[in-house]
Amino acid sequence: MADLLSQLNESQQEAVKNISGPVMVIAGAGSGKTRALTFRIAYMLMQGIDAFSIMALTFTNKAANEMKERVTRLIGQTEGRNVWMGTFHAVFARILRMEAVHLGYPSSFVIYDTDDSKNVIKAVLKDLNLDPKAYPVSNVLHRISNAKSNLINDDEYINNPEIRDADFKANKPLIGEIYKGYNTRLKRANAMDFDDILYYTNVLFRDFPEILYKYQHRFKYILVDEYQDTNYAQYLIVKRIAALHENLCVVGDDAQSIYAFRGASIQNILNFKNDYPEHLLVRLEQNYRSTKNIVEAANQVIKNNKDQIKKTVWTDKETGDPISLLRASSDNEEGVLVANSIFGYRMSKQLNNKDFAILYRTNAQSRSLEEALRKQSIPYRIYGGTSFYNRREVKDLLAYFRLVVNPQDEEALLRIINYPIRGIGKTTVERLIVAANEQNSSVWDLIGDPHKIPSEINRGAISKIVDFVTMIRSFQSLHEKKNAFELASHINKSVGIIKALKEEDSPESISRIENIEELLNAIMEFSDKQFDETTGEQNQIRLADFMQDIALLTDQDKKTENDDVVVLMTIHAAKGLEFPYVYVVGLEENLFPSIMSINTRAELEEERRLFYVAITRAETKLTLSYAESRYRYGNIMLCEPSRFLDEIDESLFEQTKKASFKGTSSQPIQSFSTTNTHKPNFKPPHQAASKSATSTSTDSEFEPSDPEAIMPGMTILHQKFGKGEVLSVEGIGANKKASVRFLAFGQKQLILKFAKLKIISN
DNA sequence: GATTGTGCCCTTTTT
DNA sequence: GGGCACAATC
Repeated sequence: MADLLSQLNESQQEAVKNISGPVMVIAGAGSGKTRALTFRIAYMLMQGIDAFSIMALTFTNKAANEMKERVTRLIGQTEGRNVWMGTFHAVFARILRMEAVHLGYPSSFVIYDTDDSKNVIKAVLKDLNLDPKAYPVSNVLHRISNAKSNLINDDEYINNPEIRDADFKANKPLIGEIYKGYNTRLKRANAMDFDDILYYTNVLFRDFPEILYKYQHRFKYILVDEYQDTNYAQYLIVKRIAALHENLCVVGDDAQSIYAFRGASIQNILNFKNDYPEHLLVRLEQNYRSTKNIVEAANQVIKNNKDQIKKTVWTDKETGDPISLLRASSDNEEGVLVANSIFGYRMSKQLNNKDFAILYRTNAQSRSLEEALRKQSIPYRIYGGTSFYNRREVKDLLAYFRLVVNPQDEEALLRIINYPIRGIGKTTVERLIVAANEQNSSVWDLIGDPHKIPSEINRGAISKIVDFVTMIRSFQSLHEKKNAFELASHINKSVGIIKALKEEDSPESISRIENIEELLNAIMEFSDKQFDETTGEQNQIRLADFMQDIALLTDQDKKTENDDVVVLMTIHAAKGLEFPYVYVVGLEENLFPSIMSINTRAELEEERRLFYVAITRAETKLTLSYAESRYRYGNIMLCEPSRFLDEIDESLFEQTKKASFKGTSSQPIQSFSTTNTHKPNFKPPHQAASKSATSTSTDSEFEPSDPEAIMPGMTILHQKFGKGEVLSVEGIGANKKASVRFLAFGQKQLILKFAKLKIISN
């Protein structure tokens, strides 16, 4: 045990040893936060504390897995496995399944992912006869999600004058009604969305004190990682469970709060002081991860934020390599430069692929990077994006499984009632939905009883519906007899998805078939590895067991054969991770910081914290990059370097590279020093594109003029931006660029080779 | 009812 | 450029 503590510095020891009472650890980036948490768990177990009485909460699956791994490394599998460690959603979904009956849910309730939720909202809009354009689905979902995160239910939402006012002003007065309809449907489908997991946990603990007491009593020790990212619902859950023993340890860093968009509030860190006046505050400020240059760059960036708790992150590591900046002319070239750089370092320094990570702001950026890595034969893996469980074919087969486990699952039913095609067409399905709504029942209950099927549906369709119901029922009857894998492969064979895909015979269908096989493999593995925690005996694993938390799995959490790969992911996904060589790409205005976030200080500061997180992932070498042009919305757009680049002092950069973006290279970036001034006029292209500008320009016989003919002073027409005046032209050949002031879009820089301009007048 | 074609959004970020 | 909703056609 002394051995354990001797591996930690003084502050870390403080964080580890004080296991009784509330503790708040404010931990700078790279200061050994996860280390402190895992050692704390190990320390508790060595003190003889029962593993079953410890709950450790994280935000991402990746962080949870990492922690599990580290704890078992310290103290071995036997005990480590018994600690309740996982994401908020995973841990409380588990509890909700045990207590579901109190909330009027079956314990087999299904968890709807974002896609399912969006489909439900679409259905509700249809129900209420609302225009989907007036109520954009993602926007509505966001509002509902926010309400749930703040524990505002549908009735409260509707009756709250402030909310009603805001919705009214936003021209969306009926969001409350949509919210209500959405909840009704979820309930009828025995489904919860992500936010419901936290919402209903709060309801459970609020309305059933004896249940709350049970868990308070059981979980005597609670740890929360990334506390700055908790929203109100999460904050309250933690507060409630911890209320009895108050052995609560939260770890956070306000500088790394990057989930405000999802309702996270730094307020929770501040509240901690009020909620637990007697708490112990520990500061971890020494960075063990990164070189001096990297730490210095991060500090320079974050000091531009007004909103922050002052702290000094420092390191006594070496100065290290300067920061590199890559400038590319296009997003594709950016990919190539990054791939070449990785290739070079890997060769000259004898590094592994897994020493490198490429981080970006949006998932869409991965494409050009992938392409370049593939050309260089550098193995890589993308985290996030369209995850395995989100692929169409996987969701299709899963929908059958869902229906077997929970036939009320409307989303699942509608997804597969006519897939593979079995002659139950759109009209029929629509009639079923209408009839179900009229009878206030689910579609499944309706078609389960042939007498209830509306008479306007023709005979042929009815017999097909009956066949479908019979098939699903036959699967259900096998559920208790077969284990998960047997039943899954039986269903897969019977429904004929593979057959349908084979008939498609396209390149994609082959990979779709592979994905289905992979899903079945995953189920087989799951069936094998599960055994009873107390007796060690192998249990019969049901399909329902496998289905439980499938919606909470995001990444390919499964291990693959080759772990030595370059890792690509969003910065959000990279939080809590570290890599020797880090590339932060796409440092351009309107991309990073995102165009969505440059209008308010709060949002911009969140972007800056995100950049801070990105920088501080690097251990030895940080490389930043940007492109001068990039595909966005199917158009090539000129980009300017991100304002964040200016916030890092020149002296930290490799000299030549920095010079280039200051505009002293052979090919100066015209826009760099001037563009900031016209920003107030800038409108996001998609916002304005639907307005008058496009109607004049999306002429079907649009014929661009020869780029060589474009001269200053001309009036031109652009397919997307409409009319504009050419202010100046510079460069030659492929590099020829024009500065154009558009009537509806303000001033823009365009590469003439791509821009497709039509001369209207000289 | 199924298949093919066409226009219209679009892109933050995660559970 | 791409995915998705809706319309036109077999």
